[in-house]
Amino acid sequence: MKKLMLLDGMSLINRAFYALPPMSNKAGVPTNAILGFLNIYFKLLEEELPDYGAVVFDLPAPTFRHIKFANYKATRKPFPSELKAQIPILKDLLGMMNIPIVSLEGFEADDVMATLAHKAQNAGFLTTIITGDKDLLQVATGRIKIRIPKTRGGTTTTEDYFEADFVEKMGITPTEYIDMKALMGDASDNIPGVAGIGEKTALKIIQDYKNIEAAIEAVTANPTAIKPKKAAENLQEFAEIARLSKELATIITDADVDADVGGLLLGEMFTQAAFEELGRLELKSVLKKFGDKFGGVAPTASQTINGSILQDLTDFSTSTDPVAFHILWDADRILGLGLAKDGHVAFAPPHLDLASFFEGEAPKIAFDTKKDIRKLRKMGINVNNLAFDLLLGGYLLGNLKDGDGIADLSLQYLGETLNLPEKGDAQLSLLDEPQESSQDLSQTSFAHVSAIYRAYPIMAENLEQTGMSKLFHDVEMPLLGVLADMEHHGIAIDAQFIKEYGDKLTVEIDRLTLEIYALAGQEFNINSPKQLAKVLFEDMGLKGGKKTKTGFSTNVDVLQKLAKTEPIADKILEYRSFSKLRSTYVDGLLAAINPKSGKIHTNFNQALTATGRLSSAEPNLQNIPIRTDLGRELRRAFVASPGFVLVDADYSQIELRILAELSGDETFLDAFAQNQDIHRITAARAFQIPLEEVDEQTRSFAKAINFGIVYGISAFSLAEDIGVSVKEADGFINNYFQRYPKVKKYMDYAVRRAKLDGYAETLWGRRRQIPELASGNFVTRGFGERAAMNMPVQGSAADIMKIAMVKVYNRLHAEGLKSRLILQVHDELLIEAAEGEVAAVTDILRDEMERAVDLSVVLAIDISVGRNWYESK
DNA sequence: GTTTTCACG
DNA sequence: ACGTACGTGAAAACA
Repeated sequence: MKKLMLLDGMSLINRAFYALPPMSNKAGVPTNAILGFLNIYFKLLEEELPDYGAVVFDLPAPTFRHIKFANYKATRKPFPSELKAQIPILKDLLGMMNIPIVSLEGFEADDVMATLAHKAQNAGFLTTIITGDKDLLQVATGRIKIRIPKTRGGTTTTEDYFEADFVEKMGITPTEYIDMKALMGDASDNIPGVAGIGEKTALKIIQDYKNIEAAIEAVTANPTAIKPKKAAENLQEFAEIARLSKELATIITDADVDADVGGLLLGEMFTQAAFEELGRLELKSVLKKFGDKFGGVAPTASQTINGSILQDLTDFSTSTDPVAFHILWDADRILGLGLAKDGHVAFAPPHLDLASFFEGEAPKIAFDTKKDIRKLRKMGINVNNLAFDLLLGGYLLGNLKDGDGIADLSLQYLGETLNLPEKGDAQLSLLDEPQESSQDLSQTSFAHVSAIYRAYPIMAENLEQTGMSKLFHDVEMPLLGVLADMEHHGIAIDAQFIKEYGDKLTVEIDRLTLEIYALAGQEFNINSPKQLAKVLFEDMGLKGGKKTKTGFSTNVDVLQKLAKTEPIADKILEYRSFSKLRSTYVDGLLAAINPKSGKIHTNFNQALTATGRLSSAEPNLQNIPIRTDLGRELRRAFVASPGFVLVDADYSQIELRILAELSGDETFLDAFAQNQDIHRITAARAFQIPLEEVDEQTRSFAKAINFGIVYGISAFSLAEDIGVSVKEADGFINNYFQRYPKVKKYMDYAVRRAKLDGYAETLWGRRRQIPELASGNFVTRGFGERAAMNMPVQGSAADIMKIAMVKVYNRLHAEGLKSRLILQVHDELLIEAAEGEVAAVTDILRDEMERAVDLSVVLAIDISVGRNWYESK
């Protein structure tokens, strides 16, 4: 079947303009919207693979809607001049790329697209329309798909609707959607609608009556046919406006469009003219796509390198200048070692004394070294004087993250693609075919190590300029070794305990399964949210609440509300919690035990999170259950090795203490200095009652607000959390900020500052870029604002913990103790301490954690000791 | 590969 | 009116 793709030009260029930061070429011509549009276009092209296509633009001339209704779209703001300037340039460019442009005087792009889509449908085509405007949903059919781009947290996805998808989501047909809009109105198009009828009421009315005419008739005959009362009254009184609104909302599908669908054949995009225009616009990333055809515009491939094959490593091992290295691994075996220093690139075959290099004095620089360190350690080799890991540097600078490779490093810092001997990923093929010729091995090695060596000074300079050099050298680099040790050491596990625990769960799960089947009157897969929703909300006819993008939600909030009246909901909740414990923890942890050591060795990701925290994976040991009694039991399986105990140290209220530091609020600072109950104090202050009159509920409200503040609170969520009305919650928040003006001031400052800088930062200068702050979209910008408030708090806490870890580690070694750090859970450190060293370890933890950094606020930790993690918490 | 759910700080 | 708290990882279902 032939495919037609139609794009709403104005809608997409608008989105692109606000989504990307301002940019322009040397001549000062703004280009961000053009770039964004082209990126969207190329992506859609790949996804849709259309034969025919067009970009449809509105024209400035008034449309028939303006003529009929003077106020139509009167509320639209004019475009910023930077955007306006880009529209004709984009149109020219599209012409050069042989992409048809269609406009029709007197009609809007919606009408033109709908008309073309209908023409195409009649000719047997499949059509996809891409638009930011939900209005077009009314023309969805089985052969016309509407795609609406959504941006969430910086990434863009689309919601796709054929007619059936729309019916499923809304419960009305696309044409009925016109009537719904006629009732609810549309502020952005200035379609009036009927006062007192919003989205919910409009949907209900159309579901019941199919169209406004029938609804008006019904309400005229019987004024109580429609609720609420106000909606019924207004519908009668403003029936004429509803009819006019419907006319305005209806998209024309038979406009007098000249273009014939057959004339919209997509031609050759990569033309000389387009190439030259993109060059003038300096849109390098788009030019890359022209690379093969016009040459020399793709990122330059690094040159073939004439390195030497070493007979002897001494020159590198004893260098006082930095030496870059890159190990080629075949599983746990070294195939060769690439080295670079002072303009000299070399390859060391594995039979040389590689240990002498790693253990030598030379300052070493490399990329993503934690795995290397661990593997070398297994071979009995310790890495000495590791000076610079470029993955960690790139992470701090916001250019690289966990999972990126040297190819990404090369592209980001050198503007080169790695020149590897084989097409594709030579390293992967290496792993598959370790017998690869040594010629290819050395070339692969040269390319990698050369990129590392050349990127290093650039990155070092960037760290210097952004003020993160100290954080990098004093915290992240030393921490790398600490984490490698912790991963290597692992935590001992009582596998028998986990197995028995799992058996008990299985008994309960089997019992609950039968009970749920009985209550439901049928068997189904309880683990499937889709099947469960069908059973509950269709077959059993229960009332669904929250919805996800695919249907009714069955999450814990929904089920808990349901459980007040429905016994099955309680059973499902219980089933879910047991099932989670068995699959994720019992089965997951057993599978993660290393058969050689009998321990679990997690992987700490040091270059992943947006705030500077670590994360833990394969398995994740930072989310072991604790909040329920049953889940908490699992912690008995995490044990100390024979002759050792576990010592657990927790920072007390670290994030609130940081908030106190950042805001300078004296009440908070004093309360922490005296180690008082912070939530109780907050309750007394925020609710203006004497301290002794604070009851448990008031305290727990205050606690929820304290937590909420750190996240960039909203009244809605607080209300949800503590079970009061949104209005009450709003009052609580206002009260809180009035009583803590410095906190309020800090929050405002954090957002203002981040908007100016484009990033938020911690007390130690760690940054998080927050592009969402520049978004024109309310929701996206709101997300950015909350991130700007939260990142300095969460991130500074992470910084403190990292600093403390390095200090604790160094003390344990300096004092020659056998006790070892084994886990970190954000504000908690777990140490496996030799039985005779508990007192010494406790002292070290208190010393180094509480005095890790010098702040106005007092830091405090809680310590406990036990044979297993249950007892030590 | 994406979606939903739920475990943690 | 919008959609609703910050940061993670894993399992299972489903497309």
